[in-house]
Order: sequence, then structure tokens, then C-alpha cells
Amino acid sequence: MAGIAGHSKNNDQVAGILLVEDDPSVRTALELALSRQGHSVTSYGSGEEALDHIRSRRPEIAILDVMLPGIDGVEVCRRIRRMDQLPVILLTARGDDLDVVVGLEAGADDYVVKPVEPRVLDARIRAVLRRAESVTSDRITFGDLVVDRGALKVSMAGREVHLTPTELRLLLELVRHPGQVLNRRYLLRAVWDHTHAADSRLVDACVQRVRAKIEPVPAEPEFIHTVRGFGYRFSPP
Amino acid sequence: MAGIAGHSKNNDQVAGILLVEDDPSVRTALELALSRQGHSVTSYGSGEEALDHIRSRRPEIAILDVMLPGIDGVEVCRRIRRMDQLPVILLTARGDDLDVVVGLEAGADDYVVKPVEPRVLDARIRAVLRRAESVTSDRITFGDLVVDRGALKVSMAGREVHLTPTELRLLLELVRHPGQVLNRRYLLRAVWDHTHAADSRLVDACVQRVRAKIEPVPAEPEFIHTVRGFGYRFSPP
DNA sequence: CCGCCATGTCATGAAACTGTGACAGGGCAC
DNA sequence: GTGCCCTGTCACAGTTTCATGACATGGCGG
Repeated sequence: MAGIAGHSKNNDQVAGILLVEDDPSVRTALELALSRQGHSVTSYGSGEEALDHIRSRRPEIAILDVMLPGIDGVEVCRRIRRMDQLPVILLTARGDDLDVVVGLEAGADDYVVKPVEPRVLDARIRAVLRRAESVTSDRITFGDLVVDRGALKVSMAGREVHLTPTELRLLLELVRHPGQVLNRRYLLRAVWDHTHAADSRLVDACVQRVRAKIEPVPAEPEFIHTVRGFGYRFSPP
Repeated sequence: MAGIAGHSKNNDQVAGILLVEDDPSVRTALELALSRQGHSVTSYGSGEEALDHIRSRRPEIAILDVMLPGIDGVEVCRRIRRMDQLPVILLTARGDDLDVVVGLEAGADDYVVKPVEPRVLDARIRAVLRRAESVTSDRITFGDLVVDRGALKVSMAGREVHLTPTELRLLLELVRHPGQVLNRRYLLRAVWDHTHAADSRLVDACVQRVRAKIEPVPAEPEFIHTVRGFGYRFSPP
């Protein structure tokens, strides 16, 4: 059963962080540090790319360097605010008071001065996410696939896909065990009731329907893999 | 942009700030500075007094010095978190990384190192309040829909709509979990008592009534969406 | 007491969803 | 290569679920 009304926010679950930083060395270092803290990070070197990413991939939080080529971080933040409640942390080398005020007025949730200890940044990310939790749902991202377990929404490459209740329960069950092979009997019990014949084509049919909706090329699945003779395995590309 | 630090925020309502700081001179200075920014401030020198104040006077935000006689700021923060969602900013002379992490883990929304420019503190207060607004404030706005939890009033496009008690409880319950799918069983428990059959159409009927009152086109709801097989989801347009 | 309003229940039609079975295609063992 | 078995595909009918409007009940104020 899906985590319907309960707040099953799983804090161990990786967060989708969008990092924007033009200095490659800082960028790599931060990406590494955040990954070590258990976050899943996607990074870009410019604001334009980042805005595209937000529209299509719906990260959980954006960390923006202020000094960027092209659109600067503060402006990216303003544009995010115009379309979204996405939490934003601004990151900068300059700790000028005026910069802080301008950044926060632009709608940022926090303003952090570099260099910053990874664990401090992590703590600040958590604080911001904790507060934003009611607007941000708990979702899991696998490449282009986003599964929102609170809103019961699934989207692929930015487009929301409509899954029927059974399809959704099946996908949620698969997603709950990434990398594991789940056999048909198990899936029958977990997604359907126990009143079904074990040799039914039910699971297969449902898997196909889900694939048709979330796989770019259903014939060559990237997410739901068939393990011949055993069952199915959900694993990110 | 005209004046640099000018207190040009004229259309903001004054916030009820609770300040806790044991050093009298710092306390007076901060109180004065915050008042100048248009906030209404109440201050105390100890955590015990502050906790009493919170229970009785319900401030909008608490600013706590970490080093306090008796219960320290971090502990005050923890106790606040145990009872509600009140936004907290910790203030300290020590900018030790570990302190920051501990403070934020205790549930603080921000952690500011003294000395701090009044306008920076003000900007941080505003940022925290902005983010917390959806959780703490009595009035929530979703596009044309305004739900006032304090006055128990709902208005749509400026016109007040009359909801009956049950309808109002239902809407409030939905609004309390924006974006989340709530199933019928949950709603039955939350809005009605548990004496109803789980398969009752009660929730459906009530949802329709609320839709008829708040949705411009009830047949194509903008706010209360049906999630077939699961329940209903309130989400802003 | 009467009437009004809020609330719960029910019937119905429409729409969406699901299970099923037959068949095609392809992998794997031999 | 051959045959077997596993899996993918599809359409359709039966079932489930939901919106809607009508109706019964019951509380409450006038």
C-alpha cells in the first residue's frame, strides 16, 4: 500500500540536489562532498542549463553559486521563485552584507559563504528541506524518472505520466526495492490480493503497461528489466 | 536601487519576535535594531521565561542566543520543536562548525554568528518567515483561494464563501497537506469520527459540496483533484 | 411547532480500470 | 537448427470507482 496519508518521509533516501557552480574544481569538490553525505547531485556550470533542469527534472533543492557567467545566481533564484517554491541556497565567496540581503530578498532560503565545511552545508540543506517539507513532497529520482510517493505522481523527463492505481502500486513496489529481482508470486501478493492464480499473466501485462508509459523505448527497458525465469528488476539506467 | 539600507518596507505587518539574550547590552541593541526594522520585539534573559512566553503569547519567530544561563539556546530550540513549528534562529558568538551543525540538527531554521548587521538579521528573519509562512501562519493563499485558519474563513477571488462546519474541516485537512494524496479512510478519521463504514460515499459527497463552492468550474477542479483508486489531493493551480 | 439548513445515504449513469485468454515472437538448451 | 517455454502484446468485457442529484433525517433557532 502506498504511503497515502502517513508522512513516510524517508530521511535515508537520497535527495535530488541541483548544484550550479562555474568553477570546475569547486564544483567537483562540492559534488563529491555532497555525495558523501548521501545526496544525489546533478551539477551545471551555468544558470540557463540549471533552469532547464529544474523544469524537466524537478530537483528537491537548488544550490546556486552567485557569481556565474550569463545569468547570475541571484537572478536564477528570482526566476525560480517566479515559477516554483523550490528551496534555494545561495553560495558565494563574497560575504558582503549587502549581497546577503539582496540574495535573501531575491527569495533564497539561505545564504552561505564559501569556503564551507561539507557537514555545515549538509546541515543547512537539511534545515531548509525540513522547513520546506510541506511544500516539497517526498520523491525519488532515477535519472529522468521521478516518483513522488506523497503526491502519487510519476513523471518522465519532465512530463507527468498518468498511471492507473494498479500500475502505480506495481511501480511503487518495484521502486521500493531497487536492484532486487522480484518474482511474480511476490508481486502478486504485494500489489494484488492473494486470490490470484500464480500462473496468471497479470503481472506481465501490468509490467508492460507501466513500461509503455515510463520507458522511452519499451522494447529496451531502462528501468524495469525482465529477468527471465525469475521476475522483474527495477534498476536505474 | 535607491537607499542602501533604508527601512523602506512599509507595507509589511509587524512581526512578533521573541528575543532571548542574556547580555543586557547586546539585548538592548538588538531589540532597538529590530524595532527600527519594523518588528515588534519581546525579549527575555532566560530560556525558561521564553518557553512560558511561547506557550501564552504565540510569537511568530524566536531568536535565541545559544549561550544562556540555565537551559541553553539549543535546548530551548529542541523543546520548542517538541511542541510546535515555531521558526527559530539561533544566535551565537561562536561560529564553530560543530556548533552550527548541532544547532541546526536541533531543529533551528538558521544559525547566525554575532556580531551581525541588523539588516542582515532582518533579511534572514524574513527569509525564514517566508518559508515558514505556509506552516505557521493562519492564512494561506493558493492563487485565488484564501483559507484563513484563524478566522475560519474561506474566500475565492475576493468573495467570501460560506462553508458549513464539516466542509470547512474537510478543506482544512486537505490544505494542511498540500500536494499529498489523502485517502478516504484517512479523511473519514480526520474529519468525521471513526463510526463510519469505510466504504461510505460520505467523503465523496462532501468533496463535491466543497468543490461546488470553491471551484470556478467544479467539473474541472483546480484545487481538489480526484486520484482514482486512492483519494483526493489538494494542490494549488 | 415549523421551517431551514446541515448532513448522511442512496440510486444511477458514465467513465475508468482490470483481468483474461489467445497468439506471436524470441531466447535458451540440446 | 529445432522445439519448448517464457515473455510481450492486444482487445474486450466485466467490474470497480466516481460524480451527480435526489432524498431522508435530525438539529436548531425563530
